[in-house]
This record gives sequence, structure tokens and C-alpha cells, in this order.
Amino acid sequence: MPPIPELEAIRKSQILQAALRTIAANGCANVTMADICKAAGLSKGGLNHYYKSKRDLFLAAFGAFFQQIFQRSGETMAEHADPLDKILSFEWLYTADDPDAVLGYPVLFDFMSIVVHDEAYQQLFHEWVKNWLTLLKEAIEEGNASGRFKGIDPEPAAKGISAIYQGIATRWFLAPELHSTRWAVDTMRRAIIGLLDSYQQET
Amino acid sequence: MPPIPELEAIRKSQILQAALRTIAANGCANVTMADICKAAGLSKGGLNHYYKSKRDLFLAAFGAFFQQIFQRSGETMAEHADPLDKILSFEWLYTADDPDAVLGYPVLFDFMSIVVHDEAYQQLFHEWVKNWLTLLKEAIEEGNASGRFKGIDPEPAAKGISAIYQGIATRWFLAPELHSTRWAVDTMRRAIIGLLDSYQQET
Amino acid sequence: MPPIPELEAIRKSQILQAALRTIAANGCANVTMADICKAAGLSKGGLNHYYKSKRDLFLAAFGAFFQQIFQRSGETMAEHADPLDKILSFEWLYTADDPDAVLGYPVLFDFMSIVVHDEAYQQLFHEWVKNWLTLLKEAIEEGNASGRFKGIDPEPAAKGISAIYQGIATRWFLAPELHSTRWAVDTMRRAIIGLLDSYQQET
Amino acid sequence: MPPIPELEAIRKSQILQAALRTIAANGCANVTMADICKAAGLSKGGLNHYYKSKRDLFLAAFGAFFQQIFQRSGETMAEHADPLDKILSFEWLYTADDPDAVLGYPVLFDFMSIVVHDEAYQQLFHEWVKNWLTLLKEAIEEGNASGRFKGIDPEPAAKGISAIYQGIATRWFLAPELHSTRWAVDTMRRAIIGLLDSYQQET
DNA sequence: AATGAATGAGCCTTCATTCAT
DNA sequence: AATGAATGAAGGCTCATTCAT
Repeated sequence: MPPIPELEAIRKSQILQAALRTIAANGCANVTMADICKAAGLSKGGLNHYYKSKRDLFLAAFGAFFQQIFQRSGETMAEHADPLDKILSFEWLYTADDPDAVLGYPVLFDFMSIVVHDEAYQQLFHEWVKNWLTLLKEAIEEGNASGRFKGIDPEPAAKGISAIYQGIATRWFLAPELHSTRWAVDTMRRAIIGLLDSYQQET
Repeated sequence: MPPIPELEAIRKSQILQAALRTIAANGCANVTMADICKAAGLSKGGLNHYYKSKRDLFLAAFGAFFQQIFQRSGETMAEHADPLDKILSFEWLYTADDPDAVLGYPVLFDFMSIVVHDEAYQQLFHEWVKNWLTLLKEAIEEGNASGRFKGIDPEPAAKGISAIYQGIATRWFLAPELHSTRWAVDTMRRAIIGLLDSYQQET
Repeated sequence: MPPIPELEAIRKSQILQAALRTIAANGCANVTMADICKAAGLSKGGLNHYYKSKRDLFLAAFGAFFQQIFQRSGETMAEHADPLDKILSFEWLYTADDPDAVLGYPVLFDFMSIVVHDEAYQQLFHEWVKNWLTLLKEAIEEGNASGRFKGIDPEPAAKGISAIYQGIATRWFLAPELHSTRWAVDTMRRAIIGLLDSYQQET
Repeated sequence: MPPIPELEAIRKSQILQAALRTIAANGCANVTMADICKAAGLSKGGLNHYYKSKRDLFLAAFGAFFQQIFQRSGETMAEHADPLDKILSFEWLYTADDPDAVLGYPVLFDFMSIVVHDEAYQQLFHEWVKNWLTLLKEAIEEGNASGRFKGIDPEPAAKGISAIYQGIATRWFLAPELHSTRWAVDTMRRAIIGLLDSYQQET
């Protein structure tokens, strides 16, 4: 009988966070199990006790990552009352000193490059996108219901909003010399508002 | 004293295209030099004669890739007279049976995941973005000059357009079950037009 | 101060039988301590409590194995009155549905491959052979005494009988498609009787 | 174009013999690829050039081993004219200073312990047995034809002879303190002649 | 008596790179 | 210009063993 019943959960979280940190720092392709062991403060065998293979560990780590991002997104949205404000609430994505953002992008880009060739990763990506879309659709429907929006079609609009966030993020993160945070936030608002307007139904 | 002076150029192109095909098919992290040799129909030594290291080869391959995409973009733009049409002319990016698009995305996602951790790749990304922006800015300025647009600020608008293209492409390519080509094209037009409108100056 | 003094003996037997089952199923080279733990229904630490190392455990397991086979052999022999019948009583060795035979051969072949390189195993093999020879020599001497045999030299004859059993067993077990049980039993009888005859002293 | 066309065959033979030497010396279970590399005078990568995996290499090594033994057996048999002499010609198997015998047994015992759990090895064992049987059956049939033997059934007799050789070899090699070469040769002759006699048909 | 978390040495395998020809 | 044999470092994974509880 283990002295600490939650030990497994604690260790797993420890390992997963260590893995994400290491991936963010070095890039998936350059991360070795030894790196993660060191970051997690565990031996090879100790890590193996919790995750049977590198692939297992990586999938779990990415899963945890998306879980965190999703939770953060929901919380930030909930801080706003106005539906449009909710939709525009993701500007923390363009905050250079936000750890979630700064650690998240390297992980995300690595992840996407793997998605292309790996079905299990595709599945994860799928779920993440759907989670994000759910949050956005709820905000749009709320706006439609309250009269704040005029019959915006939630499905394509949510997908468009999410795509815009990601497109701007890509530029902002990968070519910061060319794309200021100011530009990112400003462009995001313009493009999203423009897109939403295009869906508004004249009465 | 090469008997055929162009041989080097021919071989290099042969190798580069083989590398790109292999990268697109397997993903950078899974590509071995042996794979590329096989695809190029050359031996290890033969390949080594032209590219001294894997890194050299990959950088050259990505360079060639961006060169191709840039040329394609310019040509497609030039087919249109209206500045807005030029700006919207990249919808071939969402064409499932376009070889440039279909082979291009895997390469691009791999590329971006490396950019995060590699300065030389950052440099390349930078140039590619700037090339793309130049094309877009020219179209915007042309529209401003002709009165088609009303004083749109070319710099941020071009960056925004380019980011929108990429954001939608990411979704369309990585989660095709959720994002139809129809949605991609439609959303791209709505978002870009909305963005441009937001920059139009009322007189 | 063990609450149940026999517990140690019970546990050890439990472990040894589990080890033998596992060895028979997978082959020594493929057996892990974890396999044996699972088969024995014990944890690593529990097993370690009784056997300090894999080597210890294996030696004990093989010892137990030979003990079982020896006992079985003696019992079977004792069922027969005639010395020749006693000598020929080992045909259970060629019985496909005899658990001792079917589980025994994999263990035995593994054992012999180790004997070649390990002195402690050699010792065990030695003892096993000697035990077997003792049984056979007793039967021969009994036959000599009763006049059933005519001055057969017990030592070399017993060794020969034992070797014949084993040679036929090897073929019968490892290449059953080529060597039927019928052939095994028939050949064993012919060869052993032929050998014994060759030792009979004409008067 | 390789300077020495036979290089591959030479290297492979080099590697195979090195592997057999190492297996004979240490036992399959204790042989590492590094051991074989050292014995073959090759690096890990060099060895990998010729054999893609340990399993591949081992199968090839055992194949070569049986090939050698088979050739040796045929040659030795051919030195004798009389069918019975041919059949009894394998006494080199009990020669302590015969390299084929002394190196061969460790390999053979290792091999048999693997046969139990591995189909590919079973196949090899099968072929080896069949080859051996073919040699023996030819001699028996020759004896039958010449009148030296009287209608001995070649199939079961050959199997019996072969089994007797092996049974005696097992004892002689694994327990040499108990089984002298003199005993081995003598017992082999007695048992084989006894067996053959049992097959002779009275007229 | 028994658990199972943790260790770390060791092994097989891959692969970029070199170099004699 | 081109081949492919050879190198050796590095990585993922296994597993016997230890030990705190």
C-alpha cells in the first residue's frame, strides 16, 4: 500500500510538465528521454515506470498541454460578460510574457508538424479544435440570443475566428521582428470583427 | 573540369526535389539521408559530393521550396488585373489536388517547427514572409493609387492578409474533416475583405 | 517469528513452480523476474524475500525440477517387477499428454544449454545423471542377480540406456513431425534391448 | 564498383564464424553484438551493414554451422566403403580435440534450447535432421542392395541411429567426468549394431 | 512478510558522416 | 563524379536489483 495514494498522479504530472518544458526548449525532434528524465528529476527506469515508451509519454504530454490551454481559455472567456468581448478575450495569446503563450507556441508548432504524419496526433488536434470551437460557438449563440449579434452562423464563424487567431499567432511568434504585439492584437480585432460583420443578417 | 558544366545544377535540383518529396511524405524528423539518396537515385557518397551535411541539404531544400512557392504566387497574382482579385488570388492554397499545396503543407509545418529553435531557419522564414508581404503590399498600393482602395495602410494590412491565409490553411489542411474547401475560401474572402474595409479611410 | 512456520516452504514451492512454468513457456533467455512474479502472484519485493537473485532462483527451480523427475522415475520403475520392464518403464517420457514430459523438455533443453557454460549447473546435471544411473544400475544388478540378465556390466550399460532415452527424446520432442511416439517407443526398446544383449555374457 | 567483388561473401563468412566462435564460448544468451563485432574485427555499423539484426545474424550463423557439420559428415562417410562403416563413421563426434566437435556442441545445445520456442529455428533443425537422415538412409539402402544388410527399414533405422549418436553425445559432452570417449564410441557401436540387427529380416 | 517505486547499467539499433577506390 | 563499406556516437528501452515503507 503506497504511503501517498496520489503518488502516481503527482509523478505523472511532474513528468508531463518536464516533458513539455523540454519540448518547448529543444523541439520534439531534439528531445531525448534522458533530457526529460533530467528535467523531471527521475532516472530512466523511473520514467519507464510511468510511461512505457517515448510515444506514450509524448502523446500524454501533448494531451496535458491542450487540456491546460483549454482550461485557461475557458477561464479567460468567463471573465467577460459581453459576447464580443468573450470572443476577443484570447489576446493573451499574443502576450510575450505569458508563460502559457511563450511555452505553448513551441509545443504547438512541434505538435502540428507531427499531426501531418501521425493519426493519433490528428485525433488530438481534432479534439482540441473542437473544444476551442465549442467555446466560441457558445459565445456567438449567446450573442445571437441576446440581440448583440444578428443571426451569425455559429459554426463557420467560430471556425473562422479560431483560424484568424492562429494565423496571426503564427506570424507574431515566428517572426516577431516583423510582427509586433500591437499589430497582432489590432489585426485580430479588425479581422474578427470584419468576419463577424460579414455574417450579420440585415433585417 | 566537368564534362557537362550544368551537371552540378541538374544534380542539385534532382537532390533537392527528392529531399522535398521525402520530407513531405515522411516528415523531417523521420527522413534519413538514405531515404533521400534512394529518392534521388544517388548513393551516399554521391549526395555528399553536392551537400556536405544533412543540415546543408535541408536548408537548401527549404530554400528551393520557398522559391517555388513564391514564383507560383507571383504568377497567379499576375493573372488578375483588379487589386482585390490579386489579393484574393491565393485560393489555390486551398485546392486539395494542387500539388504545390498538397506537397507544400507538410513541408511548411515541418519547417515552422524547426524555425522555433533554429536561427538559420528563422532567417529563411523571415525572407519568405517578406517576399509574400511585398507581393501583397504592391497590390494594395496599386489599389490605393487607382482609387480602388481608400488609403489602406499597406504594411499592417498585408501582414494581416497573409496571416489570415495561413491561419485558414492550417485548419483546412490539418483538420479537413472539420474544414471544407468551401469554408476555407469563403472565410478567407470574408475575413480579408472585412480586414481591408476596416483600413479604408472615410473621406 | 513467522506466524506460520511452513509459510516459507509454501512460498518457495509456489515461486519455484511458477518459475518452472514460466521457463517452460518462454525459455530461460526470455523469462524476466516480472514474469515469474506475475506467475507466482507475488511482487518483486516479495520474491526477493525468498530468493536473493535470479541466479539463485533459477538454480533452485532446476533443482526442484530434477527432484520431481527423479521421484517420478523411481515411482514408475517401482510399478514393475521384471528388471527389463523396469528399464523400459520410462516410455512415459514419450507421452505427448504427460505434463511432466511436456513441461519438462523445454526446461531440460534450456538447462543443458546453460550447463555448457556454468559450473553450478554442471554440478546439478551431474547429480541428475548419477541419480538416473543409480536407478538403472539397480535394475541391471537385480537382473544379473536373478539370472534374468547374464553378467551385464551395470555401469556402461546404464549410461548407454540413459543416453538412448535422451537421444530419442530429443528427436521426438524437437521434431515431432518427423518422429512419432510410436517410433520413439519402438526404437527405444530395440536400441536398449540390443545394447543389453551386446553386454550379455555367453556362458 | 567494389574492388573485390567477393567482399560481401568474405565479410559475411568472417562475421558468421566470429559469431559461432562467440556463441560457443559464451552461450547465446550471453552473447552481445559488441562481442561479435570485436571477434569479427568490425564496428557495430559495419556489422549492421551485413546483418540487419541480431536475429538475422544468429539465424545465418546457425545455418552456416549446420552446413559445415553436414559437409563434414558427408566427407567422413565417403571415406568408408562398407555401409556399416559409413554408418559408424561419425565417431569423430566424440573426439575431444576435434574443433568441429568441441566448438559444435555448445552451439548445438544453445540451438536446441531456442528451437523449443522459435519456429524459424525449428525449421532449421528440421532441415538439419533431414539432411543427416538422408546420409544414413543412403548407407542403409546401399547395404540392403549389396546384401550386407537384410532388408533393414531405412527410415526408422536412420532416425534411430541418428538419435543414438545424439544421446551419447549429450552425455559425453555435458558430463565428461562420467562418460569417457572410450565409453561413447563403444556404446555407440553396440547400440547402433543392436538396433540394426533388430531390423534385419530373418530369411 | 510484502509492496512497488526507483535505480542505472547494458543492449540493440539507427544513422550522419567519412574515405579509399 | 560516384560508389558503398565502415565508423562510432547516441538513443530508446529492458530488466535485475534495491529499499523505504
